Amino acid sequence: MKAVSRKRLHRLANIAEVAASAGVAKATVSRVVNGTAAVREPTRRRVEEAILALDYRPSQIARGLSRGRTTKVGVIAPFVTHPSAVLLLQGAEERLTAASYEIELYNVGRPEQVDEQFRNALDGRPDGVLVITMPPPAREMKRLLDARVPVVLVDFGHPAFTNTYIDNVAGGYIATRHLIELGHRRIAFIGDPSINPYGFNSSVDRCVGFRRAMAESDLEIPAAYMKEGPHARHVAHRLTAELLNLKEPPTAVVAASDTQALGVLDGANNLGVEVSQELSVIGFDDIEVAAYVGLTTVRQPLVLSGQRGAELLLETIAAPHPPPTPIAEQLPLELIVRKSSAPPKLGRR
Amino acid sequence: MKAVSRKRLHRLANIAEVAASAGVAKATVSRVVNGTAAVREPTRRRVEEAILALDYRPSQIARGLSRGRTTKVGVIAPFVTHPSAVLLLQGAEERLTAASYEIELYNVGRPEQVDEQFRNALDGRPDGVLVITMPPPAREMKRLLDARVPVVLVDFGHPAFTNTYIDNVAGGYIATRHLIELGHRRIAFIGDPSINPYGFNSSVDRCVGFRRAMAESDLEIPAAYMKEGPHARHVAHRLTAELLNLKEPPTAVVAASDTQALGVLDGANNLGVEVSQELSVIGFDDIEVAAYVGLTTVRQPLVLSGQRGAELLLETIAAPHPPPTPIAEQLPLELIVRKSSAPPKLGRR
DNA sequence: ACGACACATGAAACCGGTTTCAAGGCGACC
DNA sequence: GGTCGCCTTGAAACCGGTTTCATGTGTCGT
Repeated sequence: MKAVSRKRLHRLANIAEVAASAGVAKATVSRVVNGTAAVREPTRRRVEEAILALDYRPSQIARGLSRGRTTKVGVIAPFVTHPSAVLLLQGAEERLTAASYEIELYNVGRPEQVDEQFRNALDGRPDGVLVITMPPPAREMKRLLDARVPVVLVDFGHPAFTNTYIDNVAGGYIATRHLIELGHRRIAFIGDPSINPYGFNSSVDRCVGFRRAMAESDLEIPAAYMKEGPHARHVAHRLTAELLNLKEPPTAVVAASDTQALGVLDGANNLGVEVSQELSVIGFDDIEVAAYVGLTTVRQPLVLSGQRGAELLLETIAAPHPPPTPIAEQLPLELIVRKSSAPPKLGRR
Repeated sequence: MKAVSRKRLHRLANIAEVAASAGVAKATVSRVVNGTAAVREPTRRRVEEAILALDYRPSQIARGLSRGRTTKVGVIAPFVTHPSAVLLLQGAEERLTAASYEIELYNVGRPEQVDEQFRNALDGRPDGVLVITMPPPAREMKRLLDARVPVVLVDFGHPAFTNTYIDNVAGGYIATRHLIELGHRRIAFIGDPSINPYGFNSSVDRCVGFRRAMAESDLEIPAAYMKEGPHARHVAHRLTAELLNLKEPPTAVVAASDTQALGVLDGANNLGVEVSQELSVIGFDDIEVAAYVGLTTVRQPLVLSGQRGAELLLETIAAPHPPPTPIAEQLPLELIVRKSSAPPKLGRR
């Protein structure tokens, strides 16, 4: 029983202890553990017994340093506990764990954390980085590219990185067309601020699709119908109140996300405006609650997006060194009609 | 420009390159980076310039090996994307990130992964381990204790580890009392299997509270009213159908979790049984959707539980070496009455 | 002017693995 | 029986940091 280092916090056996106990060199233990070279049967048995006796498992931290690869990926996500991020994470986790990769999680909960978390992620020397729903800020993008670290963006199109994405313009268009086809003419839009500290652009793109659909049908969009505010349910609630208090309120609202659509429902509810009778609402994402509250929405395959993102990352990591040119993989959208959308009550045009 | 090692996958500067560029020893760079010793002003400036020029950030992997501490914690969670786990994680993440700890995430999605993920977590040599809603299996428990690694269980009472927990027996009791006080007499219970591969026991304890409340009011519990099955909405849905098809169906159901309560709502809905008119339902947890669907429930402070768990873990890590005796911190429960519970329609007794 | 001492810095050991390289042992072949 | 070569194994270097220890330099007091 040798004395345990004062420095270590834990008391886990290391390779030297196993080697000593088995009466072999560290190298031999390593070979037995990794199967990297032939070891004679009696030797192997002694080593295996020592491993069992000491309950030895190699330190991934030492192994990572030595091998120059860590078998872990950094996952950077803004608001990782928001429903849509959770679904993306779920898909990614599944694939990464299946491939025996560890996940180091870097949540971005405040604007100031963006750069910090990108830096932290690289500090851990992951074999790859998965970025969720967000572009790397300019400075960090340069670091990632310079460092030649495999990077995949999930749910965010970008020319410089492999990514999975959806056509947000088309999504906004689909949502708006649905309402127009139901007969709506006075349609409002609630989205995120077009400039935001995270670089989100899905809301802006969905808005482009909205405008396109409206223009195609020669429908006017009063300035007061275009609302934006931070991505939060209560904000959308407030904006909805403003819309409904207009002299000529909209008969339908396109929300840039389900979260915001839920805020719209809250707002309508709060003012006693009956949804789908007096106000139609359509969201985006199809998060779990959407089904519960009967929210019409544009579904995007979030779990799939996370899965594919992870798969692409693993492929990039495995690829020969000069990395292949970025791949952008578009995923399909689907209109899910529920009870929050219906023809307008009054056909007034 | 020296050649980059063939082994490394990335091209990030290391301390030797910075030292060379600044014309100092590695030790001096380390001192500047960590502020561990005085460095004369001109020297410091040269080092800082080199750091900036090379965009140097120390490898946490090398630093971890050298220092014997990694500034990261392993978080082990079953079904991390389930709503209640997400809330626990949210609270923990907040505190850990605030304390500049990294999070290594080990999700347990299948029974076979339990032991594996516990082992994987230790392989990463975290400074501490946070276990969510789950007891360590016997063998891994021994490893954790032998290894003297700080461990905190979140939302799971245990004599051997510091933990946060709620009184599930009291919770089951509160839920059941609520229904009894509304006038219900025929009350059923839907919970998890009492033996399950994860070691979950909250459902069993809640069931004890249920039985206690029933016994106190001299209410019989027909065997057919006690249902159990894997923790999933569709399972609860099926079990509810069985309940409602009984000759004498219950007028109320206590579900061991909100997820299962949602399944009860589905089941009732599916059979055209009107909830709260013909069937009262109470859940447990108060996850986000509960509010949307008007589910009466026993709220437990999940985010707080995660926060406190992380705080306790950080304290344990910081504590002087022979670790303090385990602390068990009980968190409060609160009955949240919504529209899924009401007096029974017929006062038949 | 000289010794003591604090301070700044470099060299080297160390953390726990992997991998290269060299060497010993053994069987095979001539 | 000697040589060659393969197989197995050990010693040592290395990964990129931190930390200890020794050394050189400058400052201060007397």
